[in-house]
Amino acid sequence: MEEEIWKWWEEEPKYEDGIKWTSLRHNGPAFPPPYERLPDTIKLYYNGELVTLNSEAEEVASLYAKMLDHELTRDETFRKNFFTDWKDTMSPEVKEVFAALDQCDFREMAAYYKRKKTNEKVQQEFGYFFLDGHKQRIGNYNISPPGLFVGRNSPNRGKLKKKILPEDVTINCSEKEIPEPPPGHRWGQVQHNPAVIWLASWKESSPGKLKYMMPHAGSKLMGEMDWKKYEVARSLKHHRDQIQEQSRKDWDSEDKSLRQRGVVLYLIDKFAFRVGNKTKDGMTANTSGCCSLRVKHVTLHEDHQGETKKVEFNFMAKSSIPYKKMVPVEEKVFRNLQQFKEKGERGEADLFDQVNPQVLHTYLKGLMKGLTTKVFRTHIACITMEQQLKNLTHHHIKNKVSSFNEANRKVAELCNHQRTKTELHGSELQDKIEASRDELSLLKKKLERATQGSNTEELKNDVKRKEDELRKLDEKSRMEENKQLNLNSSKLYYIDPRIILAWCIKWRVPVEEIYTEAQRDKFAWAIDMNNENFEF
DNA sequence: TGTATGACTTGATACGACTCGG
DNA sequence: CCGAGTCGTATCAAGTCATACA
Repeated sequence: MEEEIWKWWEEEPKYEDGIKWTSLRHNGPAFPPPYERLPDTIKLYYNGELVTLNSEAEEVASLYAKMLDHELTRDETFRKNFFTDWKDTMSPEVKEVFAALDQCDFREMAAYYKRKKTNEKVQQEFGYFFLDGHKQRIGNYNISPPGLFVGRNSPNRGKLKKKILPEDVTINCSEKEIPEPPPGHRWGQVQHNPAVIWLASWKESSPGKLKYMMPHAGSKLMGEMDWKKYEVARSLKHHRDQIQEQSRKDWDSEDKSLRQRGVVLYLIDKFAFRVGNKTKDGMTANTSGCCSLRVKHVTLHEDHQGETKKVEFNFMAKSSIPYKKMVPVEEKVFRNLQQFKEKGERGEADLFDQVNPQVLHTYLKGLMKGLTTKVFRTHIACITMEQQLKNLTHHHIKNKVSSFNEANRKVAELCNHQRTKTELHGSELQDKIEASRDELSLLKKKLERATQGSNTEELKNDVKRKEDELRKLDEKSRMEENKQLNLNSSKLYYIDPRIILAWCIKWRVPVEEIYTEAQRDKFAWAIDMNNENFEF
């Protein structure tokens, strides 16, 4: 807890572009303890028969057993991927025995792991690193034990992520401060690259992506970049009009690729779309961003409910979160979209076949230093928040925090940040509300019929109680609806903390009521600046 | 010029700690 | 005291984007 507070934001920039540090010292990542074999009493059964596995195959089996409650173990792709990778760890003779995963009984193992509590102690010596002599927290210093890939919609779900050994790890540090590898091991590589901020890296076996040990969000290296991000997003205000003007011109261009560029930029600038890079076929879930929209993802409504032209978007966005919105657009955008849709009868064709993220970025780079498509998303989010905070607070001064959340919610909605887990509660709650409503009308009828009877008072009370109950349930339902939105992502990654701080100071709201401890750590630079007059 | 890779950046969720009505 | 719900952080998957590569 007693950490030195390094106000790096008050220092003059020390490094030229591309250099991040002079001295970098750390102890390398912490490795998980080795696998402990099952006691003799715990067995795996195949087709009712006891099977003895070698240590590696048993370990991989344990990964599946631990997940037995998880719905993914009923998912066909997950099971298939797991089974393939699992069999690869078995000896040839044993492998022969395993013809189908259905025949494997993991229940005894699963029960064993449920009983067994894992209480691994956090090792203090690995949690920190020294940056130019200052002690800083590391974000992720534990290397995960082997596991099964759990991407929700990923074709790789169920595949084995193999054990990571020191020999797989590259260390990045100062020249004379190489951490000691675990006994009996060596580092895969050691490098001294001050152009990057990571401390260690390794490649996960599935799906073969590089992983990094990175500084904590509150560290200088991360905070500095966050700050810079908001400064870039902020400077977009000086160029936005001009960019919009150019897009307008492009809508009328003879050149189809320019028309497409103009429309794509309009969508990104107006609805905060992600750029939509190409995804590798068969390696990732089939999701889209702006450039990767397909014809089938947009429906055009010429005269929707007597209103102006509207576009209906319906596609899977990042992390397979559905994007479903109906929005008004300008006439010329509408006409262009109409034309771009023409060639793809079956709807599988790319909507914007003449633009891609590279083209877009080359163009944007020429308009403003540091401008990329995601800058628009940040910019719009910040503007929205600032505006919302201004609007809302006049009316809701009584409850400042909830009016803050209201503004935050608008940003989350803009960014389509959702949570998906609460469905079950939602429908259960709806059932409850239905039931409660029925009971209430029944009670009311009874009351009418009873008119002057002796038990009128009692019935009246019943009605009152039911009404109260229903009101509470309705309120809860509204809260549940709000929970479909995820406010955290926008708060952490999109809203300039200085906007929030200025609001806190103005309305005398303690920062602690808005940001949690970890968030205050991440935004320490903005909190310390303490600028009431900040304008984005 | 397009594709692959590396280095961040953004995203939802898992999970343990805490809280609260019963 | 207890189980359900909530909160906060850690975790790890899935994006963006610059650069290396062919």
